Amino acid sequence: MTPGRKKILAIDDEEDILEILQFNLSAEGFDVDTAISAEDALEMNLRQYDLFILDIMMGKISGFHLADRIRKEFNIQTPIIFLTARDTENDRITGFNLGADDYISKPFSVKELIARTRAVLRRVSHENDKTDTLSDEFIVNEEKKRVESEGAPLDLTKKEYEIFSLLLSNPGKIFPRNELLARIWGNDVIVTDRTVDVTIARIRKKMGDKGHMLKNKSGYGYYFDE
Amino acid sequence: MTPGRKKILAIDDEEDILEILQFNLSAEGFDVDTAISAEDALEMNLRQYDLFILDIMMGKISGFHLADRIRKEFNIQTPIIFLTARDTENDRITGFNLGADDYISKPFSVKELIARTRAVLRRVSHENDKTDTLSDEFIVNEEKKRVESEGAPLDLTKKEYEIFSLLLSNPGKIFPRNELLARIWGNDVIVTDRTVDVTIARIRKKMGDKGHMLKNKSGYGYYFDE
DNA sequence: AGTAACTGTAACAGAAATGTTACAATTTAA
DNA sequence: TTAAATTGTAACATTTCTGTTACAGTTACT
Repeated sequence: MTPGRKKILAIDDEEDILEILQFNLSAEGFDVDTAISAEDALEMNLRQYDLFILDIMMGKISGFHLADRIRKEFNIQTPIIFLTARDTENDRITGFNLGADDYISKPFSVKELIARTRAVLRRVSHENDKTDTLSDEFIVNEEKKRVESEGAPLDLTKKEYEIFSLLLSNPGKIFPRNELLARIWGNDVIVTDRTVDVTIARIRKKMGDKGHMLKNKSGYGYYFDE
Repeated sequence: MTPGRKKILAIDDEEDILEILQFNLSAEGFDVDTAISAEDALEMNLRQYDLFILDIMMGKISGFHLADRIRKEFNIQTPIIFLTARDTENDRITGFNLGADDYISKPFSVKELIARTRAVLRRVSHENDKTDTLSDEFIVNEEKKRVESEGAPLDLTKKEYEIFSLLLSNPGKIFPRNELLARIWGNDVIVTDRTVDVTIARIRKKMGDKGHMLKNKSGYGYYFDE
């Protein structure tokens, strides 16, 4: 288990495919999580992964559509390998437009799977060193749940970290208080809106002279702005 | 790996296959136990074996799934040979070759069975002799299940050792309590989260003035930090 | 400008998480 | 079978985190 152990999320609605992926890639030293549907995947903390392996044909939300949301909505540029039974020209083109990094046709050989996985990760590993650099000013390390600014840790608490990394992942996007409450605190917890304000204030304080980068849009909510 | 006679656990829901395995491998000088289901196998002391032979297709819990649990939940890295039925074998599995593991297709020849068994055990036994130096401060000897610090043994108990070596192998990575419980204690054991805290405290104590290197991230879990 | 709504933050109170100890229960070794 | 070692848990101490309030400052709007 070297420091560079890669995390992979496999998403497929076929249980047996997930098992094969998980078992074989784990054996190769990858850290593999699975999701049985696009909906499930969207509930997970997607930012932690180094690679998605994604079946194109799934129930309600197709693999293409999910890839689109991951890239556009969450602004996550993690590489994606598509699993596909259809081997048509159209699919390949659509996939590459979405930034697919590779295709594997089912049924696939385990050897091929591992080879392509390694290839994709090797390709991107030079660009991204496991710490997500989401802004010029801040480095978010999901594994360590840490944020660094100019080499110094920000030392955020759990709630603070979760708000900060969410806002930072969506620069410019305004999050209303009730959305932050729902996503960070959870829907069943009953706390005042003001709690958000205070938490934001605490983050700003720890950000020092960069505190102004967490902005408020009066009447709407908070957002990160570089 | 224990010296001398090798212990093998064969797991299959077909009685006659178990008989064939037991008879032939015993004749070759191996010490063979059997389990008629994954559930039965999970009740056994899995750590004592040098090799598992495991049918992929079994009742409730598939071979893949069982293998996964053995590896992840029990944190046992003992090699596994899979049995697969010839007619379900396809491209997915062709070319499968991962470290110490192997495949044998049913129906198999006794000659092939013995050859692969010997091969796997030989391969693994060469990976001996590894005192892993994982940090500047600590030397972990996986074979002896010992940790040394400045020449002096830390004298960790089993649980303590397993937590310590896991954290040390993943410096900086935060392990939530429930993940530690799953990986060290196993998923079916019901113990409090606080058990982890106490075990950590005991390790820290034995680490003396280096105890602070086992850190806690409030709300998340524990990690090793140099 | 005036005023009502909105936001920022300090200060306090309370809750939650973590560290530590003591002791009981269980396992292991002799 | 004993005794020793290991493990689990309750209880308490301590630290850290969170929520609310109060009030000052800001913004939006007429």
